[in-house]
Amino acid sequence: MNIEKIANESNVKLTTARRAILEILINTKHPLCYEDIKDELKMDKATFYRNISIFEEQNIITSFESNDRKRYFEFQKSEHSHFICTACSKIECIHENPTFNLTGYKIDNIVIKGICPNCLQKGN
Amino acid sequence: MNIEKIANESNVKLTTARRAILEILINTKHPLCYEDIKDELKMDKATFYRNISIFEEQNIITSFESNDRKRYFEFQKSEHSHFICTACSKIECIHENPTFNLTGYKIDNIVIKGICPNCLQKGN
DNA sequence: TATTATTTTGCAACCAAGTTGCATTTACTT
DNA sequence: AAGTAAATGCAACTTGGTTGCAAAATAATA
Repeated sequence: MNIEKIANESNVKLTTARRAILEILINTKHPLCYEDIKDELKMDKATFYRNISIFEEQNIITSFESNDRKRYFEFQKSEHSHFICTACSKIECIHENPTFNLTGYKIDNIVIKGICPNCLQKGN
Repeated sequence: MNIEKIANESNVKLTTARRAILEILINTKHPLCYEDIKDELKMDKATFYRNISIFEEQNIITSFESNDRKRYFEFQKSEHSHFICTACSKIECIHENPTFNLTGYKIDNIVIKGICPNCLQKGN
């Protein structure tokens, strides 16, 4: 994944802060929230969130709200869904296409909540 | 829908506050957040949220986070999904089952985010 | 290159949905 | 009626995220 190319294809000027955010999101296989990466980031959280907004407008990343009241961000690699376990709060990427028949709708993001196999076994 | 029966089938004592919350949720066809109904409710928000937690534990209601950073609550009538339009923030109930093949998972809730036909037409 | 205009950033103050501690009220039990 | 347990209201708090503003960085123009 070429960060320069990504920035070029949208209209985003590539600053140090933006490169740092993208670098992390591109190289991570699962969604991350600000708290997950704040230690790696030297920027202020205002800068982080402002740039995140820009990335989202440009469809460079996607986001969704988890049940821990945090927003999770992910580089838009390939369309896939997310499973959030309400027992252990873990987020999994689901690379399986659901057969929704929603004609006329543009689907960006699917979040499934429930209990993961691991927690089901523990009786949660 | 009989509120007494619902309360009896779970282990929830039916107080005035709880009856008021359930009354509204049962008679509404779409998800509501606290703000939507706080004027109708005479109780404090702490009471509301504490009872909502109990209802959720007892699987009487379900909830999900929208993109406006609020939690929406809904009486658990029949399993269905929700579509949140990220342009107009409207929430629609989708009474169509997606065929996710997640063996071993317990699916409680599906939230689809995207753009609704109405907003697509307006070019958002 | 110097100067000016435009963006981006950091800091601190702020916002608001939801939570918690605690005293008071209400409801159950005997 | 008295004592115990549960539910409620109030106010203070928590916290993820936002906003205003001045300083710093970058771009543009002379």
